[in-house]
Amino acid sequence: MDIDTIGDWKRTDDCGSLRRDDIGREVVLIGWVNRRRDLGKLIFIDLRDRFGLTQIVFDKESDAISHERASILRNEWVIAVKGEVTPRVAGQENPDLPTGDIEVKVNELKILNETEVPPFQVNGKIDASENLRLKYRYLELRRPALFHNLVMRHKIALSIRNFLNTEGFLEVETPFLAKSTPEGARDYLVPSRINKGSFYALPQSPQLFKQLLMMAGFDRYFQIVRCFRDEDLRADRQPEFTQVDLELAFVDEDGIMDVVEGMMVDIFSKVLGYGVSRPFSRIEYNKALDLYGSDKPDLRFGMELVDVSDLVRSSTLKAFTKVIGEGGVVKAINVKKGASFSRKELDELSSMVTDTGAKGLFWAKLRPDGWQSTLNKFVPPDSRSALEERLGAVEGDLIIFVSDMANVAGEALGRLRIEIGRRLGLVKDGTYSFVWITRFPLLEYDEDEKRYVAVHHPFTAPLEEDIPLLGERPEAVRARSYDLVLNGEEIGGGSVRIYNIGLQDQIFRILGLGNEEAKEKFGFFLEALTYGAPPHGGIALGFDRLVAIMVGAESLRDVIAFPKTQRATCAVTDAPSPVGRDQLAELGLSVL
RNA sequence: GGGGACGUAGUUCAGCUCUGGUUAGAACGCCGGCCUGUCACGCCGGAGGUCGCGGGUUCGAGUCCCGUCGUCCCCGCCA
Repeated sequence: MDIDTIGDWKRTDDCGSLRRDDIGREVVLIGWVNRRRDLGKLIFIDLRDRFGLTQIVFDKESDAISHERASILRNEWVIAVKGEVTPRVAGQENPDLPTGDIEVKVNELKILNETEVPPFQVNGKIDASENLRLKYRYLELRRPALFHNLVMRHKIALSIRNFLNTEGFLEVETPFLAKSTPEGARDYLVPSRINKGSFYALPQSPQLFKQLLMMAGFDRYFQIVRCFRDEDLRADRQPEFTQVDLELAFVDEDGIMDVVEGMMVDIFSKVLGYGVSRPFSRIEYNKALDLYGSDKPDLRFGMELVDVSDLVRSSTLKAFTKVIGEGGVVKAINVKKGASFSRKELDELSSMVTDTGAKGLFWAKLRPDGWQSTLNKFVPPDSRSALEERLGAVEGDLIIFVSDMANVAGEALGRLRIEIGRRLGLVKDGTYSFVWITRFPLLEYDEDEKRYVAVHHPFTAPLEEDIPLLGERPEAVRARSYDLVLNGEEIGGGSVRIYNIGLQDQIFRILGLGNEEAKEKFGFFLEALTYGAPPHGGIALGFDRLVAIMVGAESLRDVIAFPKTQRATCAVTDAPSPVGRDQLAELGLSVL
C-alpha cells in the first residue's frame, strides 16, 4: 500500500461545518473513513472528524484516478480530499446530518494512513465489552457518545472557572507530593529518592493547603484538582478523581452555600439550559435519616418514612411489640398505587430488606374490601384506619412496614424507597433536585479502633451550642458541616473550619491524637493557627460525579478520558506494573 | 476481605440448567466479485473458533464438578 504524505495541503474546513452556502467552494477535508458505500462507478464515503460527518463522492466519470484509488479505502483509514462542495441531487439530501444538503465531489485523494481491523466497530451502534472499550480507549473516544461526555466536562469546568473568577476566587495549585497524615482514606505513597525511607503521599484533597491559603489572606480560593484515595472502587468512585475545591475566609455556612448555589444555577443554565431554583432546600442530618432513611435523599419524589410505633404498640404482633419494647421503632412508607405489586415483587423487596440486616418486612395492600395483609389478624381495624390516616393511604395503595432499631429500619426503608421509586418510574430523566444536608455529627465512635473518629474531617468546627457536650457526649456534638446532594447522590461536602488553636487541640485529643503525634503530623498546621488565622470554611465538590449526573452517565468511567478499572489498573497502559531492581535500589526499597 | 453476574469467531450474542453425544450457529465486521445516487446501500461468494486458563468426572465435556485469571455490580472500606 502506498501511503501519501500530506504535502502542502491545508485543511480548509472540518467535517461538520459545510452548508449550502459553501456550494461552489474548493475545499480540503481531512478525516477518518466512517463508512463507505461502494456502488461501483460511484463511491460514497462519510468522512468523520470530531466536528461531524461530511459525505464525499468519488465519481469514475469525472475523476477516474481518484475513483480507482478510493475503491481500496476501508473504515477508519485516514484520508485527505480536495474537491468541490456541490448540492446533493434533489431528493437525496440527508436530513439527519447537519451537512446533509451538500457533498464534496472529490478530484484528488490522499491516503494518509490505513488501519488494522479495529477490535470493535467504531461506527457501529453495538457497544463492545467494557474491557475492550477501556483497552482501546482512543478508539472508543472516536465514538460520539463518549466524546460528547468529555465536551460537556470541558464546558462544565469552563463555566465553573468563569463563575468563580467573577466571584473573586483565585485558582491556586497545591502540591501533589504531599505529606501522609492519619485519618481518612488510605494514602497513595510515593517514595523519596533523596530521602530514602521517607514517603510523600498523594493528596486525598488539598484540605490543609487551602486552609493555609486562608491564613495567607487569599480570601477566596478555588482549584479544580485531582485527588487520590487508595480505596476499593465503585461505579461512582475512582482512585484518582477531580474535585472543585473551594475555601472562603470570613464566611459562615450561608456564605459558602450561597456561592455554591449560585455556581450550580449558573452551570446548569449555561451548559444544560436548565433552570435550577434557589435557595436549595436544607434538611438537618437527623431529619433526613428520619424522613428518608438516608443522608443523601433523592427528593425528586416523596414517599417519606413515617414512624408508626405508637399506632402498632398495642398490636399482637411480636415482630412489632418486641422491637418497640427493646427501644426500636416500626416505620412505614405508603407506596401510592402500589397495591398492584405482585407477590414476587414484594418478595424481592423483602429480601432487599433482609440484605440490609433488618429483620423483615410486612405489607398491606389496600383493597376495596379492606386490607390484604398478614397483619389483619394482629392489627385491629381502628388501628388500621389510624395508620391509613397518618400515611395518607387510600384504596389502591400499598403500605410497607419495617421494624427494627431506628437506624436499621430507616436504612432498610430508605433503600426500599429508592428501589420502589425506580420501579414505579417516579423519577423523570432530565430533572434535577438539589438539597443540602446539614449538621452532621462531628464525631462517631469507631468500634474497631476503639476511639472517636471525625465524620467529616478533624478540622470541622462543632456547632457553638454543642461545644459544651464535647467532654461528656462527643457523639452528640453536631458539626457545622453540610453535604450537597443532587438526585440522591452526594456531590459535595464541606464545613466551617476550626480556626482556634485551643479548640483544634481539644478535637485532636478527643480523636486520641497525642501531643507528640499531633505535633509530628500536623505541627505545621497547628503552628499556622497561632499566627492570626481568619474564620473560614469551604467545600469540595465531586466534579466527576457532577458531570456524570449532568450527562446521564451511569459510571464515572464514562466521563473520564482514561479511567481506572475496578481493580485500579489502567487498561490502556497496564499500570501499575513491576519495576526493575535498579529502580527500587535507587529508592532504597525492596519488595516483600 | 466478603457476596454476585459474566467470559463461545475480530465484535455482540445464541447454544450451556432441567437433559453431556455427529460437522459449535446468527448478526455485524473482514476478504473476493457485481453494481451510477447511496447514506446501517444492495446482491453473490468466501475465510474466520485453544468455547478465558488449568485440573477432575465420563466411553465422550462449550455443556457437569473444583480451582484459577480477567471484566463488571454490590457489602465492608471511602475523614
